[in-house]
Amino acid sequence: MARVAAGPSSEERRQQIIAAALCVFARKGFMGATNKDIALAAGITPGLLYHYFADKRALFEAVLMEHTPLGDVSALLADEGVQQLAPRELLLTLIRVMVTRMEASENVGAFQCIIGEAMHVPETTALFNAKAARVVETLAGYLRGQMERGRLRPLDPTLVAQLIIGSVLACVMRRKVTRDAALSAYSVEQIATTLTEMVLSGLEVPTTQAAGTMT
Amino acid sequence: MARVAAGPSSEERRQQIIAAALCVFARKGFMGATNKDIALAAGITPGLLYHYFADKRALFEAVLMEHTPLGDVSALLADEGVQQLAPRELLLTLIRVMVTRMEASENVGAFQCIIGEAMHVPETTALFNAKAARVVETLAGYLRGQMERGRLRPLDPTLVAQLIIGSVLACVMRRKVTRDAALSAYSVEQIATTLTEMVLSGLEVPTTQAAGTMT
Amino acid sequence: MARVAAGPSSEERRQQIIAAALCVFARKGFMGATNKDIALAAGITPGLLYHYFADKRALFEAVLMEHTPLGDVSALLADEGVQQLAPRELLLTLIRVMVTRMEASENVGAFQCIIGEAMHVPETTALFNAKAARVVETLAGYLRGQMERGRLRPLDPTLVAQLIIGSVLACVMRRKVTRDAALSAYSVEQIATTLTEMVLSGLEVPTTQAAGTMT
Amino acid sequence: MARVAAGPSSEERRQQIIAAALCVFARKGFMGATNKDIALAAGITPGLLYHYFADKRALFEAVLMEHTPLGDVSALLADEGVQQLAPRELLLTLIRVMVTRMEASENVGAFQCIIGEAMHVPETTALFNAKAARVVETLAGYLRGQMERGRLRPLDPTLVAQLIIGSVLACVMRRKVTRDAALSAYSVEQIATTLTEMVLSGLEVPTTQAAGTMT
DNA sequence: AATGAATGAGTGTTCATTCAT
DNA sequence: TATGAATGAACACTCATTCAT
Repeated sequence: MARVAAGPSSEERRQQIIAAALCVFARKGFMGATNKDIALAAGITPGLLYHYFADKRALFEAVLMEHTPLGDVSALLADEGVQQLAPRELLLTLIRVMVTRMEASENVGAFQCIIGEAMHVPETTALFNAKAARVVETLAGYLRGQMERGRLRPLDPTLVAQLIIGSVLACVMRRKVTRDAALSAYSVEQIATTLTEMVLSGLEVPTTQAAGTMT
Repeated sequence: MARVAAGPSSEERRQQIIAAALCVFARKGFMGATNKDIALAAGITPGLLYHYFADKRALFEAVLMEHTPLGDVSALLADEGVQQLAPRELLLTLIRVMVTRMEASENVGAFQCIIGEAMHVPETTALFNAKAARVVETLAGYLRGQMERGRLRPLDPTLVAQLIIGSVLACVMRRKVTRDAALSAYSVEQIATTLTEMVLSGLEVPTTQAAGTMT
Repeated sequence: MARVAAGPSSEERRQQIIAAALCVFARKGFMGATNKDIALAAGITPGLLYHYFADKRALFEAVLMEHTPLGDVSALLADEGVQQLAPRELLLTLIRVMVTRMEASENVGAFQCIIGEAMHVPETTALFNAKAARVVETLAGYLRGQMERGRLRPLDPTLVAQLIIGSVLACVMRRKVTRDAALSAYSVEQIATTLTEMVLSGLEVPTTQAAGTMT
Repeated sequence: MARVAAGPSSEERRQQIIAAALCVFARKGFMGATNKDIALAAGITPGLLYHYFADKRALFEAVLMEHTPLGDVSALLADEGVQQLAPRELLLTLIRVMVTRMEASENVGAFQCIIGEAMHVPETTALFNAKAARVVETLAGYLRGQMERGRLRPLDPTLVAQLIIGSVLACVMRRKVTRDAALSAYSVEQIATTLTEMVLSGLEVPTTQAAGTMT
């Protein structure tokens, strides 16, 4: 009863469809992508989509479920060992990981999909918020701990976390989604060190040795 | 009380349509908004849209042209007097203005529209990039000046500007578009002071060897 | 009460509209021509058309009424003096006149209009038939006379007339409407003499001196 | 009686649509025929048309491709055996075949379609010209051969062929498209013999100096 | 599991026509 | 006389979805 000539298994086919759909949804958006487009990209016929997914939106949601680029980031942050890191190391690591993961091509696609839809589909809005909140709150938790221990200055940790994460998010968006040439030129390392440096040490020159450093 | 029984003038009607369209596009996205929706919202017949705009996309573009929330921000930054401000004042002002303006309801709508479309419509992508780049570059210009004069530490000004602006952008997005309750609770002032403080003074508690560890 | 600044009189305007409409109808056909097209060509606004014509079809009919390229041809044929001409002269004259008149640019337009519509609009079909029948019958009348007097061989005069007129008609159509390059090369004179010669003398070489004339 | 309860095959359905479309296009013209009309005539839903044809014009072109009433006529003329016929037989046969074929109801429809559109759609104009030119040139080729061998008088063979073919064309048009009662009364045979007689022997009563007066 | 013919509701858009000005 | 805003009915066309095979 085993399949004879190597047709894909049910689950493989599902994944194959999801992968194709991710690609098409990313390029055209949910409404712009037709079932025909997706079926074509997946190498099947439109009717078959309905054997694997209830309807087009169910497929879209399946796509989003399979690709949660920020999900593992909060897992990373929640890690016991990571929580022990000094702010500088933690931030550097966090930013490196976030940028690298989010800029992986499949995740860029998922990012496009979710942001595009989050602008006007309540469910996707909620999904996006939940994902973002999770990362922000995990980082906020760490920051709060460091502030309480006096290692960081006492600013609102949630707001600070949001500002940092938002900074990364917007940066990735302009680099990989809207593909701004100027920003794409920077390396991940440059972004990580610059953001970390700015956020931890600040831009201001310590007042004692103010003017005259350069120029 | 002038013009009571008379219909609106041609230009008024145009604006009326644009306002209605902004609202509908924001709620449903470009593709999700039907001409019927828009016409209904504008209190007119779908056919009449074509007296004022060549087609649906032309209407969409007209909407974006009339609402450029970031456009005047770069104008503000470019102002002679503003350029003379100290970093702290400038940043505070900039963030206050950006957040306030972008969070005005009409601009939120425009923001939704442009971001949603920028995810997969090349032209809108380019428009978004152009607008963002303009603000970023204006701020980068200021920062570069301050760095050259030694008043700010020498980090890449464009990248720094992008990170700051992106931070604000993401913050507004989560507050007003995806309407995250936690973030909506902050006042504009809180956002402005927290971001300014973090960016200029840094989060780290100054120790004897705080600044200058890495470069 | 005289018009002051040279605006066209009512009748002039009517003619101006008809001329413009002829041009547009010829290029695009009745259904393909929009009132806007016509108004633009006439230098007026679409609404004004309805001051001069009941509706689009009435305008179309007015156009056809003003341009009856074959009408005057039957008048010519009916002329007393012309009826006295010998067949050769009459045919030469007739063909010359028909081709010349029908190939005048305005008449080509009217021709296009009427043929195009006659294919599927009963009224125009009838109009075309009436016009054609009139010319055919006038020529048939002449031919019948000549046959009765023994100057032409006794073939069915109506059918012969139809075949001759149809020949000219098809020729003009391919020269001026469908613009076949090969046919456009001939001069009116060539057409007139060739058709006359063929029709009157026949293509066959008289049997007594059959083969060997050329080659 | 095979396939009673089963729907028609794909190709059958295509033909069924084409047949219905031919009928509707002929009656109303390309622009006047709506997809709804055609679908109704074909017993299907308008949307289904797009499974079989890219768009309305593609359907129209498919209709024209399936019905080329003059196409086989030039094939007939090109036939080796036919080329050997004497002018009288050839003309008689040609006219009989042309009239008979073109007057078959389906071909009349195609004729209406193509002529109607050829008046103002460049592509159809070209198609009509190409089809007409092919028949004319094939006949012209025959005539040229006969002229060179001295069996026919040396007139321009292309022009002569055009005049003869045009004659038939116009005749069929008035009989079957515009349905002129007077012309419809003639039999095909009458048309064939009258036209052949006129063209070959001429209308003039042979006198001693009849033929050869002009050249 | 897979096809693709078939549907029907809906889309953006056009346009002849009307009418207040 | 002339405008052009306004309408409404129609149009070609699309597409998610269904279902017999």
